[in-house]
Amino acid sequence: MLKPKEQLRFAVLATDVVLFAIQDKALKVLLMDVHVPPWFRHTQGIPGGLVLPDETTDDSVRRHMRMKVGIQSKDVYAEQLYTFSAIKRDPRGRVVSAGYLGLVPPPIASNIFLRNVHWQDVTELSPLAYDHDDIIKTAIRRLRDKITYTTLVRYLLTTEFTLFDLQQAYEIILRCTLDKRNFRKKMLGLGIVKELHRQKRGGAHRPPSLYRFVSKDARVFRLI
Amino acid sequence: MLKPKEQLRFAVLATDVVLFAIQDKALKVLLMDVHVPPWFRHTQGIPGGLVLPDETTDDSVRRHMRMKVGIQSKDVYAEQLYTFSAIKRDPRGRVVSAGYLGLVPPPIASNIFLRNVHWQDVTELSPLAYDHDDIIKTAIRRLRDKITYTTLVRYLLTTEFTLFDLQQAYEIILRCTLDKRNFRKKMLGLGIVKELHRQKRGGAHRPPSLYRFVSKDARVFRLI
DNA sequence: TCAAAAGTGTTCAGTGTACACCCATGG
DNA sequence: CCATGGGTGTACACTGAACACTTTTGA
Repeated sequence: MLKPKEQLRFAVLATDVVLFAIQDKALKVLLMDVHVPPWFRHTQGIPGGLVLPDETTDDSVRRHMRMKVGIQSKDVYAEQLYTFSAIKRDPRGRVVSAGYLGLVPPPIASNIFLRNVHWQDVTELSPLAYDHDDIIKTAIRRLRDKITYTTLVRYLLTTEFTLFDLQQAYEIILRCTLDKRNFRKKMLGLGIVKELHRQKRGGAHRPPSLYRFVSKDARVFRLI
Repeated sequence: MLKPKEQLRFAVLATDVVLFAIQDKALKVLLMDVHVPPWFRHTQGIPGGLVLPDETTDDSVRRHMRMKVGIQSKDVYAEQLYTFSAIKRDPRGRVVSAGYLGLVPPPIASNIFLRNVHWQDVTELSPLAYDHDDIIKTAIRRLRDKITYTTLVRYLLTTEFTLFDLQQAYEIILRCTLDKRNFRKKMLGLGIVKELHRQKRGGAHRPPSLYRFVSKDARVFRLI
């Protein structure tokens, strides 16, 4: 074990999570109020906090999700994003942060009713505390990339969804429009979703079929 | 600034680098001797070390490359891989490590003549110190993935190379064989390499044309 | 019965894949 | 002059992209 004197020479480790959800046909990030005078007054940032000595970064993320946002780890998908180590990223001292990308399905997302927390449209972000703008930018880039070769969108949808829900999720995240017929052909052809032979009733007009993802995560595209 | 007493509660931060090079038609990793009794005796591991208070993880990697392996940062490509935080990964105490993926071109790789360092074929790895087996496994996976949609191989080649050198690099890393004609068509068609209209003389038999990468890095494939 | 969203097929262009022979040089 | 690695082209299958109308339901 390193001597205490030596430990003083190093950075403190934290985790920060960019939590995404789809709400009102927009991609949103979860922001929390940040008020740390004299450095930050009435601004906002993403949830996060220190890593304890007996925690992995994954553990730390789960704990902060539970304690600060009130969501259980079984209700969030989280994966490591990038480790941010700019020397002045935290004005209070040297803090290196393992950034995480988190995805929350709509029913969980809309069940968060804390006063100091809200879902913010990613197209309407104002400058945030620390380097959280950078972290979010990195997370958006990663999310956009990764939904194109994995079935990561699944974590932004309810377990049962319509193909149009799925298509809209892609359209919202990629900021593009997709052809309905080609999109269905692709999803069905890849065999990543299966029809449940049940309809979503209750809306006006013709009721759409419900689908489910066949397996958990997994890549789907061939390379070289 | 956090009080010293608080700092004691946290992990120490380090960096570790998986350095790859192609040598003798094989993908190799740079290993260093590790002798840290009573935990590790005459075993091996990848280079790395602590992150100083005034360093980013990138800085730390550059410093350890210079000091422990004797290579300048201009001669290595390095990118962050993953942050490893298993609690017992270092038996001496709590050390969280930002793992990096490093790529070294052949002339630099074969200029490393330190006694405690050697290039090890990735197919012939014996168990290593710490969690370095995990880190290497993660790095190999990342390298394999990433060369298929970026021009990352460039950092494993000399600036001027033959198309067959390039093809072999892919074959070695992906552990597959590729069709010569299709491979050339693809590389030329994507416009990522340009012919120099000069030959590599000196070998027996017909001298091959030399090529260069057109630009620095950049993705090349379309998604969804 | 009508408004609104759900659902469905075909054609065409471009890319990936399989495959075998001639070429240029050094020894 | 010959052994060796360098270099080239074509045919076919498959995938991605463009595109418009019919169906089903609730109101």
